[in-house]
Amino acid sequence: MFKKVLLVEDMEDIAKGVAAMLMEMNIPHIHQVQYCDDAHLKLKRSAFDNEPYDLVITDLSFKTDHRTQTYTSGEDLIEQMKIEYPALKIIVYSVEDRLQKVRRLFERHHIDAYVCKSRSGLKNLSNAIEAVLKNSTFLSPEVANTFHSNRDLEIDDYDVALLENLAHGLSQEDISTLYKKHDISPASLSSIEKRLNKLRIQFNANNAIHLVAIAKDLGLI
Amino acid sequence: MFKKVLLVEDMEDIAKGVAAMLMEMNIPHIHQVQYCDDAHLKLKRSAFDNEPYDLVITDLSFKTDHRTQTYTSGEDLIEQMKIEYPALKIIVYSVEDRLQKVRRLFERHHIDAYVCKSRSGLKNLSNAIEAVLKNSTFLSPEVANTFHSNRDLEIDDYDVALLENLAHGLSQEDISTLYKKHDISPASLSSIEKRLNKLRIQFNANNAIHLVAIAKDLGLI
DNA sequence: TTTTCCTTTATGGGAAACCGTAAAGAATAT
DNA sequence: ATATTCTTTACGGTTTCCCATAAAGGAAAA
Repeated sequence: MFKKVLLVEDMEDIAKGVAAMLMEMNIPHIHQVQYCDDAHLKLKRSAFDNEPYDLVITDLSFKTDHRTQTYTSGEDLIEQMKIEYPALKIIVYSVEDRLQKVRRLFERHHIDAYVCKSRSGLKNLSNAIEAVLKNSTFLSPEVANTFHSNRDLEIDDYDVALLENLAHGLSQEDISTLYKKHDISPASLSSIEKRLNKLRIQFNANNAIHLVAIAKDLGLI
Repeated sequence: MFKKVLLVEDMEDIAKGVAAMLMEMNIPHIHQVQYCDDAHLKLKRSAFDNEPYDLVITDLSFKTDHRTQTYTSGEDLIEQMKIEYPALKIIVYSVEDRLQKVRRLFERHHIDAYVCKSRSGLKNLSNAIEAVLKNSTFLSPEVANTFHSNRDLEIDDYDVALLENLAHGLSQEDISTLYKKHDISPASLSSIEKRLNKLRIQFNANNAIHLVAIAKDLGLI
């Protein structure tokens, strides 16, 4: 289990709850701060003392008050932490459920887990800690569906129509012309190419022929 | 009428029915075997005794059992028979209704008749025997349509393999390289293009994608 | 408002497909 | 053997596809 954990959370009550859970998980050293800058300082100090943290659990948004902060958001802090301590595990615990944001945290900042504050938030957080301990990643079910599986991997009606048009013998330029006439967007040849490229990657297809063949095998068209 | 007929059929009940019909047609010598190898032996022996068979009626597929066979399929047997006894008449009596296969039997092995096992199979078989007796050929109505009609419009194994390779994502140049390596002819890019062009015309396809989609719809690949 | 991010469109270059024509080979007929 | 026909191969030109990059537009965030 983790030995030293830093909790970055400005809401007292939430912090208390999380801390209690961490204690139940037999984590010996649990520290808590309410400001990003404090977190940064604590990390710096502990690294200097050669007693580094091995896990940070942080919120994303912090209410601003009289104290001016260098790091005003959890994301800023995360970015800095990943630069200074690449090995440090980071779990984000936030109410934010915009998939775009969550995805960016994983892809750009390489966080280890994302847990939504919700009814079962603490339980998810516990699972997240277990996962991260095993060098795995964790994603709250509230946002899991649209991130790991679908979203970018989602095949929508536009995609299917595109594949069908291809299967019916239209060239990509034909399709572009057709879409412009029928005000279907996106209609440009470039966009159509881009979309087909995405589909090829998703289906591991070498070319458009292969792609259509796969789509037919899958019953997609 | 034929004097000496060999029936190669491993299903007892079917063999019985056919034999009964042959007797009704006043064929004096009717012999029956259940294995291709036995058929081969009987032919050899009767030729040696100068009492050759003048007609063989054979199935295509035989269930395998403990006895290992030199000729495992009707097609193997037919090929050998035609080499050793070119004058011997051969009627195939099988459930196989894949046009591809039937066509090959006529074109490659020059069988004299093909009868599908079906409701009216025995009746067709009777007609087939009459036809073959007059040095004509006979083809079961179930498969007659695609054969007699357009020889040039035929799709052969090469075509199907070509379409399959396309559907699996190979470029025409990939296929050319592959065929050269495996000594499959024709292998040149130009020939492959030409063949695909023929297929596009036959299937009214605008391009290769369309062609593969149609082939999939038809169950050709 | 300005900034930032994301989607759509535009552009250019190289690969592959498409198309016609012609030469070389192979098989058959004369 | 020569001629004829069919198949296979070769080659050049045009279109379409594939891929990277960048500009333009729109929506959301700061």
